[in-house]
Amino acid sequence: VTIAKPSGKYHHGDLRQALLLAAKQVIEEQGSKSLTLRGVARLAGVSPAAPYRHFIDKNQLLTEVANQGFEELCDDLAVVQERGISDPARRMQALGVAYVLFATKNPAQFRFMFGSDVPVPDPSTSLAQAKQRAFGYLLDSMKECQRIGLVREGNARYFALCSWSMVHGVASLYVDGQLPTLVPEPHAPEEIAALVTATLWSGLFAAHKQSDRSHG
Amino acid sequence: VTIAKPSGKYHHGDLRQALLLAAKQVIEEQGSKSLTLRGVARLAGVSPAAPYRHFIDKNQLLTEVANQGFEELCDDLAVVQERGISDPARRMQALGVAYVLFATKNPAQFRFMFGSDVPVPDPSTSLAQAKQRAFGYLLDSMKECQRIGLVREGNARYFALCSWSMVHGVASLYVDGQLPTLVPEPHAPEEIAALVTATLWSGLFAAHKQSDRSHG
DNA sequence: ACCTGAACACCGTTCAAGT
DNA sequence: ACCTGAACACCGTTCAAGT
Repeated sequence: VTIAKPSGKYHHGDLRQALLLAAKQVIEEQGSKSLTLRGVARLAGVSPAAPYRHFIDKNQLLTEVANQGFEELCDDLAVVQERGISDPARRMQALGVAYVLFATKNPAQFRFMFGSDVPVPDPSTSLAQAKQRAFGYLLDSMKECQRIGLVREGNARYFALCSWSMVHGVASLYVDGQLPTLVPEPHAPEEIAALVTATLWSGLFAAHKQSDRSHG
Repeated sequence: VTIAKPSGKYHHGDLRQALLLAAKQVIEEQGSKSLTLRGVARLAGVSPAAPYRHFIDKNQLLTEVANQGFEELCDDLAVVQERGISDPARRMQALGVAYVLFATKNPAQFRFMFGSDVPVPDPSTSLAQAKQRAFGYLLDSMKECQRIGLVREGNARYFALCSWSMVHGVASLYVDGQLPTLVPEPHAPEEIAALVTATLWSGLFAAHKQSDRSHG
């Protein structure tokens, strides 16, 4: 899919998709503050009014970009899911690491997805549903861990909330560039994600100690 | 301190503080997307160019507003600190609850403080230092818990990071309005904050089980 | 059905000029 | 030292008009 309209042609072909791609590109390269509807139209080689044939307003464009971001996040989580990791504990941890890695690999996009540029959606929208779907991966994995007896009894949604909060908090700190000032040595995202999820894990285990996990 | 300039007077008196107050008011009442330098100047009863005698540009105003937000957060944490809760575990948890409560009581401000409106600061700025100071409360409390043997051995900064990530993640979900769709029953912020910190806690304890804490 | 061009109200920022 | 007024380039959005 190409962004710029072929010169000399009047109709674009797939302007809607081109605008979404252009918007994502601007976010990645210059941050969401530089994201302008007119600028996006310019990148697509089209007039300032053209986007209004495909989106109600700028907000709808932003919401759709965020939506695609959450779909990508879900894809990453799905890849982990389908890797078929036999140990549910390791799978759970892999999901957390994947979450943090998504943020570190697409920091601008991650900031945007949870930032104040995109308005809070009501639960019926596809954006809200995509968010819930991402949460679902953690939840399912958590339930599986409970079923096998790896995680102690209790409301799985709360446990999943804890798990989600943790990786989300770390990811947020990372993209805000604050991790280096808070923890002593610089660690690779994988390491720090694993370390944090492991720490949570040792709290979820019914067994007494899991020093091998929580330090490895 | 009054925001609007006394009519008929040429000089404002304390325009700088008035602009900061006006900005905070707009964020609380209409969200950071409606925050406009011209609008803020209007609220202060002053011309569009007047703010430039007190701030380099709009970014500096926003950064200063965020900075004041973190100072308020530090104040809330300091209140908990100085309450002199004897049990370090309870104090630690109280800090987490205070963090979440700050977010739920000032959702727009909290969103703004961590949102993409305020540019990522370099570590030398007072904004970065205020963030570190807030983190310091958790860190000190964590070290105290370790000293007494309540928390197992390990890098206190990582444990504090886990603790911070957790409450920050919950707070983020709350201000994004997603908590109700993720957890079944609607809980008061205090409850959910306590529940989450307790879950983390049972992972930090060296002892085997703390069912009384983690469910109460 | 899709896009353009011009227009409107607004914004951030600058700068000479006023008090 | 602090503030105003007018100006510039820009933005989101609309609407008649073009293909």
